[in-house]
Amino acid sequence: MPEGHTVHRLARTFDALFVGEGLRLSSPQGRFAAGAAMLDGRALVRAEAWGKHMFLGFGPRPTTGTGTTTGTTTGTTTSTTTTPDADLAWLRVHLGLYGSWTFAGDGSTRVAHAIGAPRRRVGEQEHALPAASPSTAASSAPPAGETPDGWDVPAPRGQVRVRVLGAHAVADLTGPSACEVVTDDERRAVLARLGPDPIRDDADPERFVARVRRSRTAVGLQLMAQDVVAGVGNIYRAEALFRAGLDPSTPGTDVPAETLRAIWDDLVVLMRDGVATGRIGTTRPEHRGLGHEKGRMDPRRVRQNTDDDPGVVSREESFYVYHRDGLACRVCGATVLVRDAAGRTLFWCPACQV
DNA sequence: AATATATGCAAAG
DNA sequence: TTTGCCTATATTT
Repeated sequence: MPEGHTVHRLARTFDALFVGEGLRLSSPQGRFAAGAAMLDGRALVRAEAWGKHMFLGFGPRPTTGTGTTTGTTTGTTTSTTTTPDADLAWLRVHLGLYGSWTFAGDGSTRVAHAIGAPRRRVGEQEHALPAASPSTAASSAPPAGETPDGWDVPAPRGQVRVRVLGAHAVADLTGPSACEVVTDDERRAVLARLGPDPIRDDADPERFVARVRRSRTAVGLQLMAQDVVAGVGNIYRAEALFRAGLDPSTPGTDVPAETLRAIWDDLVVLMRDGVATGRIGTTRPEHRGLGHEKGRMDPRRVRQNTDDDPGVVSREESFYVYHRDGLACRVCGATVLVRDAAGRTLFWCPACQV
């Protein structure tokens, strides 16, 4: 699931669970031991997402000897942080294809149990952390060797690169393609290489429009390029092009600016909906329904959106073309095609997308 | 036990 | 354009 909406969800979750609190960082797996030691004991000041990168900004290491709290635990957005970005130590995390965060806690804040790669067993629910009785736990993570009050901290499962432990919750990271401590300059250098992110309010759509039209590279490849538009992955790429009725192989120079603006506006809606719901869904109600035509999807490909909550569109009904090769197009009935495009699988309808 | 698969990306050829 | 890497899970041998 690590397209942009996933990462924004993660940043929001870290904000809700950990901002303003001194945290314990460790690397149960060992591969991030040095980085974890650098950040251990510091307070999380800010969590930010841009495209598929998440940055956690940590304040200075507390100088006092005992476990006094560095920040507030008011929990909501009001804390006007006085620490400038430039003074923060940043943890940069990129989930890549396999990365995932798993959460547990005392239930004082409801968050998804896991956010990241499609790790759940087929049919398993992504249940939220169970609500528990109000905890009287301390307002910051405990010193080494102690455990938080009021809830049990689970042992790390699998190859946990980094564990973030607060007073009320714990987060374990497995399988990231990037997990490193960077300076503010290094963080800004990463951001400078990213295109506008449709989920962010500060994004400039015209940067996207101009950039695509500057190159003859196929629009289907450009939509996956993070320096063109940040946060779009294989699903949003395929679905946005379908909804725009645009052939993925169209050279960028040939796509009208109006079409690109429409794609941008569509991505804004689709991806922000993904942030809100935790799932990608792009079909309009009149186009849903299981394969009325050429059979159902291969169940082995149903790896996400498997929750059967009432009112939730099933995984099988969520997409127009993604993973639907060989099936009939939901709109026109033509057979959905698939091919490899620069190492990624591209799905499209040859009749609807011209 | 071995293999196939995945919503990603960077480095090498 | 191809290879390598990060990891857990489902399926096949």
